[in-house]
Amino acid sequence: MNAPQLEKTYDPKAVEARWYEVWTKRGYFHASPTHPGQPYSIVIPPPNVTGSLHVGHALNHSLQDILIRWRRMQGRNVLWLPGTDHAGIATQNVVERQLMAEGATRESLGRERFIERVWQWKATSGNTIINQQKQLGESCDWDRLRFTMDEGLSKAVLEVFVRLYEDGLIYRGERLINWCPRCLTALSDIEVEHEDVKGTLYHIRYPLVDDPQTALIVATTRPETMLGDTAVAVHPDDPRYRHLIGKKVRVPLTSRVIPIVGDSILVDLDFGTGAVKITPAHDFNDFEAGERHGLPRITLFDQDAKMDPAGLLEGMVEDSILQSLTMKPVQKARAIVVEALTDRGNLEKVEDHKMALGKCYRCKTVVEPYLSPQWFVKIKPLAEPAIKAVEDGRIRIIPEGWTNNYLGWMRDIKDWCISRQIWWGHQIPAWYCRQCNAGAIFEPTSTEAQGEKETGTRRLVITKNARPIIARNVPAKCDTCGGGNFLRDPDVLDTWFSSALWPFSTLGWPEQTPDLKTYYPTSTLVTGLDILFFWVARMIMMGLKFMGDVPFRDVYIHALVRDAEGQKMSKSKGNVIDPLHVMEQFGTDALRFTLASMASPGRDLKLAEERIEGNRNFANKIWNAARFAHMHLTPTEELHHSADRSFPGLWIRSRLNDAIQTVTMELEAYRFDRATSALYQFFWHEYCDWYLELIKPILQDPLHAAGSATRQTLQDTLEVFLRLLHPFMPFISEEIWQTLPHKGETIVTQSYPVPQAHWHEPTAENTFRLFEQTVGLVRTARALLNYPPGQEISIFVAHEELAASAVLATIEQHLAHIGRGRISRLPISEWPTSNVLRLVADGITVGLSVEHGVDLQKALDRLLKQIAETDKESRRLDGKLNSADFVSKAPPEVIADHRDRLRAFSRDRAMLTNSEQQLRAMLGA
RNA sequence: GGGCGGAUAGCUCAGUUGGGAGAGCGCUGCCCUUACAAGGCAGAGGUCACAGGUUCGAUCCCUGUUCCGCCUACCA
Repeated sequence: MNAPQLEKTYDPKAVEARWYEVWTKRGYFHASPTHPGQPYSIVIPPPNVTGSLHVGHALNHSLQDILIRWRRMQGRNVLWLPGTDHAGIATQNVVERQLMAEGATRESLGRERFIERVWQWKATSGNTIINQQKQLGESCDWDRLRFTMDEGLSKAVLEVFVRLYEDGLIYRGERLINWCPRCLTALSDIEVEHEDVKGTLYHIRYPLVDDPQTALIVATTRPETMLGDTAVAVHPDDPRYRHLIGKKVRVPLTSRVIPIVGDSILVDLDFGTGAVKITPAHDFNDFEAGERHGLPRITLFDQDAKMDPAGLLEGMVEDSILQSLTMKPVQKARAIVVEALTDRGNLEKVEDHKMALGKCYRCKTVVEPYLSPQWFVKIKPLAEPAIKAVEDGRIRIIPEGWTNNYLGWMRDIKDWCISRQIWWGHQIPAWYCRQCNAGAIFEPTSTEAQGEKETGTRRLVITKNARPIIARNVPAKCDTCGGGNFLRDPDVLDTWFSSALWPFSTLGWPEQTPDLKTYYPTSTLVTGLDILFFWVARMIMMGLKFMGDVPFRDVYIHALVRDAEGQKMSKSKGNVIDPLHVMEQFGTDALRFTLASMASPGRDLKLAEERIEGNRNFANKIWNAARFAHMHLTPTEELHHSADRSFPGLWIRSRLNDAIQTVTMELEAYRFDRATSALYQFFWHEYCDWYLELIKPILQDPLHAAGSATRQTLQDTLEVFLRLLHPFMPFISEEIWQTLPHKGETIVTQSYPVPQAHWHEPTAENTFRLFEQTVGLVRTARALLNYPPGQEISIFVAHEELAASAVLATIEQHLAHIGRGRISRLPISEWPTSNVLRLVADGITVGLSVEHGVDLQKALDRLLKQIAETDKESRRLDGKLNSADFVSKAPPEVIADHRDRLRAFSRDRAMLTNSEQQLRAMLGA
């Protein structure tokens, strides 16, 4: 091997693409079920196929890659399965926007061609995020890349749907659902984001039919929905109103009369006026109240959330009002209704009111409760086992604090609306016999459907009474009438429905593939809190239902990445940190290391570029340490002449052993932050700051007896460290490792370092502590006396204790080298009494000879400060030791420790005083 | 409304069987010492949010308060 000539600074760009190509070409990331190791598998939370890598992905993926690379090096049978999801609504939006630019619509294209168009889009743009993941160095098995709309996964979706239906866990029904009037689809409860807004509470008079002079006053935030009221509720125990139950009121602006009902669930005695209007078609609570009282439902809005004339007619709205309201959106309608009420004197009062407004999580449009037939998953029977699995520890949520969050949500879970009125996704395998459902299906004629103008009302309607046939394929004939003319349900499934199957559908289910047998259940799921309910909970339910086992053992939940000010990153705020830009600027390893270092549990990450820059510097430090090593490693030399028993060698191996132990332990505990800090601390502040400095004289002396052994240790420890580092900084570790003597073709598949009991050297560690303290005193004294670092000086060193003195003797040459001076180990009694500055710590005294003209005031100040601190601490300890309570109740070892420290302080104090007196004398002279 | 988390150095954060308060970055001073100025050395800087309680002893355990964040909820 030739000694490589490394550049002075590390250039990540040159390194990263090169190695990534090698890794993938040689198939290091490819998993095989026949691998002898214990399986360790992770399925990636599939990013949207529309997406590009943001810093949240970067965090999520970095952590997974760390786990995966670590386990791979440990010899486990590792699979990291990548993929994307089809993101129904988001993807459809993207393609529809494209069409709009071309002056087309999905309707004008027709369903089939539209879907072709989406696939086309996916083929050209869908791999953006995949390529970016590769840039991040992710060691996924790309041969197993999956997409939720793939044939295999689609088959799994179909299978699950059919089985759930057969088990009575999927049903179709007309319910009030969350409707996005922009996406024109139903949303599940959790796809609605709530935002606090300042609203208005309108108090409206509803005159009694019997006694028009008297009115019931109801409060509402949505006055426009009053036209669809079908009752007014009061509390049955309310003395103000209970006598009115059973009577009727007139709905203002209409010719309708509605009953007053008593309802203790809906009505809160203390809120508003104590009377509530019931609009079953436009409010979730009212819907339920309507069910309780058998009330009719009047739907006022169409799918665009505009006032529907048919609904207004049904509500018997006065003609003039009806005219002005027709096809008006909610906000306009509200203004018109409020104005009309004011004119009639029906508006009693208006007040400010803060309330939560639901918005579509995809497009932020205000969602409307909308009455329509939809498909639902009956969730309780699925949730129960999913609750148990977490309760009994078969699934562990980390950090543990989120467990209650999960359990609370699961115990209170509501049926899941899974149908979406879009085209891109898994179409529901439900067919309707046209013959048998003649009265329940209204189809637009083909000319209307293809027509340029969108009429809005001429859409396909399949009423709640239609009878579906659920099957894996188109039914051959109708069981009832024998006919063969079917209409397929146009709705597609919620994207999360397919995502919920991800841990087993990606492994080949429903086939019993070797992959499935080997890698299910997966080991760990790494994800953000935001999809705990969307995804994690549903995977657990589906995994238990269809695999009979949990989908993963550990769920590691990481926090959100925010900007340096703690603001959520968003494109509109312009505060996004683009991981690709960062990788370009500072290197991928620096970004990965930074993200891992900030992944403290339960706390959001505030990411500033300076942190990444700092870790870029760390990478550069490693690079330069390697350059240093290469200057001294002579590859042709026969090493292993003798074991390295030198102090630096023993010490650094002991520290490396400790680092291996810590990093491994912290990874096992998912403490990425502490693992990185152990790596950083070890390499920079032990390996570079001390070890490399300590061995320089040995290396620079070609005839040094310890030369060969030292070079061996230098090389070995660096090599071990690189393996320890590799999961965190894959690129630089590979690049440097390749330049060192090594066996094997890549660091990727080398074994992860394991602590070696015989590396542990408490004696060397104790010696080092003494050494470090002594050097610290020398350097402090040097700084106080303004001696330049290079100036050779006379250094006196002594220790109060004999044993420690003896140790100092063994490291004299190291003290001389690092302290840059001539060492004298004369007893203190024989030191010159003047022209020596003495500093003291823990029994050590260091003396530096003072040249004429040096300002000693700084030294005196420091000494006085140290004396004051010593006295303060001594008084504190003394106080405790003099307390009878402390001495009688504190544990003996604590008392002994306090006594020892007090003794040490008073010992140092005597030496400090001595030093102070000499210094004063010198100052006076 | 309910639940959860946070408040420690100028900034970002570590700190679990309660007993001497830490790191990184930033700052100050001195140094281009042949691995590294993307560096080295030295140093300044903290009533551990506030008020009580438990304890011989509390940053740590308990209660309350204030402030910030998140999740969740049908107060019309």
